[in-house]
Amino acid sequence: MLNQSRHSRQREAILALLRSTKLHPTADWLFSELKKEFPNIGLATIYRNLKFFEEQGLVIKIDVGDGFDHYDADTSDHYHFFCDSCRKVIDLDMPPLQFGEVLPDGFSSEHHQLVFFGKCKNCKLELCS
Amino acid sequence: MLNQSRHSRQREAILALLRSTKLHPTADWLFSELKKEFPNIGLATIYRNLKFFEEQGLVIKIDVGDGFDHYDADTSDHYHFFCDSCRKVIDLDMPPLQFGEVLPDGFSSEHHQLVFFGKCKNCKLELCS
DNA sequence: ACATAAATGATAATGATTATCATTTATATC
DNA sequence: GATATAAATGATAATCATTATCATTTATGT
Repeated sequence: MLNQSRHSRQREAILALLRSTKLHPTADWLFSELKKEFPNIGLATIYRNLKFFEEQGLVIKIDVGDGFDHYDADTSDHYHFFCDSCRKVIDLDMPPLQFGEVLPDGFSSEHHQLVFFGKCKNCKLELCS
Repeated sequence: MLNQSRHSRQREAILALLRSTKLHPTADWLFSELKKEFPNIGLATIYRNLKFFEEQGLVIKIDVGDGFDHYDADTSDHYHFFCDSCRKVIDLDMPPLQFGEVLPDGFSSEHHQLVFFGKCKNCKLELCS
């Protein structure tokens, strides 16, 4: 049969790792972590699978403008805070906004991205790691 | 005197061009346009001045995740629509949102970026250029 | 077990942005 | 106006996250 995706231990591990963290990892972070379990894993495998997961709707890509693509296995509607100080991407616990009625005439959008910038809780208290 | 910025015709032209358009140009678009007036202008001059303007608060950088930095001389609070079809960045005429009361405890933000994704008016009508 | 094509790992290529550096130019001072 | 100084430029190389290529390995249906 054609056009079928196959199982691989690497693919499973990448998704499992993404699902286990709220750190919104970059490809490089995943690569470093997964080398512990798969010493021979290639960085291309990380990128390939991230693209695969995104196409499957299993993860979302978050762009906060720091030069890295961040990935999140939480695909529910939610917003992010990017700390200008420690450069972490942090989930915000706030209800998703409804923009249907407020968008100008002729525009409709299935998806929006809202990112807040500032100093996170910890950095304000000088507790940043 | 030290640490002084000087006038240059190129710098003036870049800012004037940014102020004359609502296209949210990329560095490369500005470069192409400005070569008409300055055939010898270098791409580095564009990037250098964009950074300069951003630091001076004269322009804002818009990141819509298309792989290019877009620039906007309209520094007032406003939101953007990114067309997945024609890949244009379009100003949205809608009032800025107030998030002070809705952000979770401990977070405060001076700045947020809200981008809507979808098909723009023209692309919905198959009028896209 | 075998055949087939998907997935991997290694590595090269891509491309937007940044850094470097010699030259040009703006501007303050004489 | 001439001059000194450092900012700005233009040309080009470097950077670096991401993507493409390709030979090899591996999953899975038969």
